[in-house]
Amino acid sequence: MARQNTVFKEAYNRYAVALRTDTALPSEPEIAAQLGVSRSTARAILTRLSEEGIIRWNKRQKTVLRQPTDHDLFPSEETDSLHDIIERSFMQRILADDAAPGMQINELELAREIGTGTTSVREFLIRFSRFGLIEKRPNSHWTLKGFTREFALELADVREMFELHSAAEFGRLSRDNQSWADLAAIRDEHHAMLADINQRFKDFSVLDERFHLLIHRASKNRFIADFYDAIAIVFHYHYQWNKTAARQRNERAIHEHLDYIAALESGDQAAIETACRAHLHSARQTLLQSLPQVATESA
Amino acid sequence: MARQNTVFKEAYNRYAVALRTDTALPSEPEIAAQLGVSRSTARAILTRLSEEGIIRWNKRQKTVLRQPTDHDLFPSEETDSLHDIIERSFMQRILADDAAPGMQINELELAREIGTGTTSVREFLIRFSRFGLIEKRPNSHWTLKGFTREFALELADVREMFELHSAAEFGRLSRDNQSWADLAAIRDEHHAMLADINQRFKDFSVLDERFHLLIHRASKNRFIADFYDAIAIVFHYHYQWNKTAARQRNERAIHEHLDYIAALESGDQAAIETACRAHLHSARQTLLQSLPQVATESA
DNA sequence: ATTTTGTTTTTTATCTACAATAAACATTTT
DNA sequence: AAAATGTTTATTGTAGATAAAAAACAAAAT
Repeated sequence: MARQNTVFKEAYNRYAVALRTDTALPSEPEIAAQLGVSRSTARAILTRLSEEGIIRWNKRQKTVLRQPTDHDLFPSEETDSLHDIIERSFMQRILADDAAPGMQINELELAREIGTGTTSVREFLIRFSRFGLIEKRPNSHWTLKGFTREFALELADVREMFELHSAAEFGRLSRDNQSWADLAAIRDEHHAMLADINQRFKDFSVLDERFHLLIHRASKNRFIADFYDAIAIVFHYHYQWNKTAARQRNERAIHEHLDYIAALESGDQAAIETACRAHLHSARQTLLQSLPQVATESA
Repeated sequence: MARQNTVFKEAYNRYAVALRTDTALPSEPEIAAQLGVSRSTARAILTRLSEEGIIRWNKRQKTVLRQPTDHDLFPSEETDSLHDIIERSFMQRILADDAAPGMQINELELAREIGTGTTSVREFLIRFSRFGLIEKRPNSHWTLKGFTREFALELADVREMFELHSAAEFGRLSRDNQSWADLAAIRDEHHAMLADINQRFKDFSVLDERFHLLIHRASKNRFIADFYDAIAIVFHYHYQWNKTAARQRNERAIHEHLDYIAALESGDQAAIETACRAHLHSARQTLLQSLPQVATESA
């Protein structure tokens, strides 16, 4: 087959679960915009909903006849985009214990294991290569550079340069900028999480990502934004595998964030730099501690 | 056809021009290593050289019978890798006057125009996207963001962060590091170029690239190195299209480089930072001045 | 006149196939 | 035994084909 209709299936599920019996549905372009798909796909969704007897559809009349059940939805395996499947599968492999730095990556083997074509795997690897974890020798194989100490240090260095820059820019935003309201909201979420830290410490990584993303957006720099995307993905998978001392680590980070936020709100550039450096320093330590321990070779 | 044998043809040309009559050639693995290709390709080259009567080849005996002529070589159109062809063709298009920011990029159209398959064009665009000049909307087209003022400013900001970092690292290299000798050699080349600036100002961009690359290597950071690769490619094409005041601009840059090099050699971090900032500031101005002038819309 | 629906065309995402190239294995030569 | 050559196998790079999705065009309804 040439292409899976995962866009359709995923959007169908998303739209179906939000339906309420006896309500009327909006126009096709509006549905398409709501779902973030083309009208063609929106129409395909309406067609299927109609065929399944979930809605009655006649030109502009679109009425919900019944609430869809779980049975009506597509199973989750069918709604994941190929890119996501490959990403998950690949990250699992390279974070597994037997994935040693220097290892070769075989496109065909990867494709077979994931059950996909080689083209998609190739495209994924090309995209993924900007994260600095793999490298290609032309006309030959990819090499896994791995989640090593060097990688962590290089990442941390760039991260610090970028975040110091972004934080300074943030401090210069005019006070009526929307970002200040967003920052205040995130500050409150930090307090809420801290109040219930024992239950909620696992949600911190999402909040952490949102906080840093907000800071980085102030720089309005595409290279900084792209780099933070890369960091976020790498961290996302990395911390799924390394959950040691998560509660303690996260609690400490929340306190640092709050200091950092207070400094930003003060508008004092020196205070911002100090708080930013303090947090980045400890983030660097966290990253280094979470590295896979190098097996000491015994001959 | 599935794949052009450009690796073979390019390596064949490279090897053929270096042949001298009556000399004996080394072993196959050695030839392969010299050319940076596999032994299979090296053997294909020997086979063809033998068929053309350029060498006599019998197992370990490989003697050059005659000097190859231009006639023996493959024409340059056949030795360019597909990636290079696509890159050149694409850069020409996006730097042309009619390429307005916001324009859509059509994979199939590009492929047809270049005379290649869509797969290669797609892969090129994915790789190229990290330079920040194009952007993709999933399931839809690529958009040209273009060589705009915003692009130049964002690029210059990151460049400054990275180069200040790298220059500081360079200053900390131990005195017996090879980089100091390389720096001295580059310094001398600057002096030589300056002595004959009217004839040689066009060669500056190559020297400029080598100089900054040397600085950046001191940081030993893959993200900085990758970013500089991107800058180098973008500048390479950009300045081919914008040659205004090249002599004057380059002469000024050479003087700045010499100050910068002197500061590095002094080992004084404050002096390094000052000289680095001064050069980067003027490089930023050069970049901004070289931007395509925005056409004032007339309604 | 603008929005909505109906229909057709264009473009992207992905698979498969195959030549070029690299890499591995086997044999011979020094 | 080590290195070179001879031979076979594995892997990459690229073209071409096709379904999904987007976009464009046309007709109808408010």
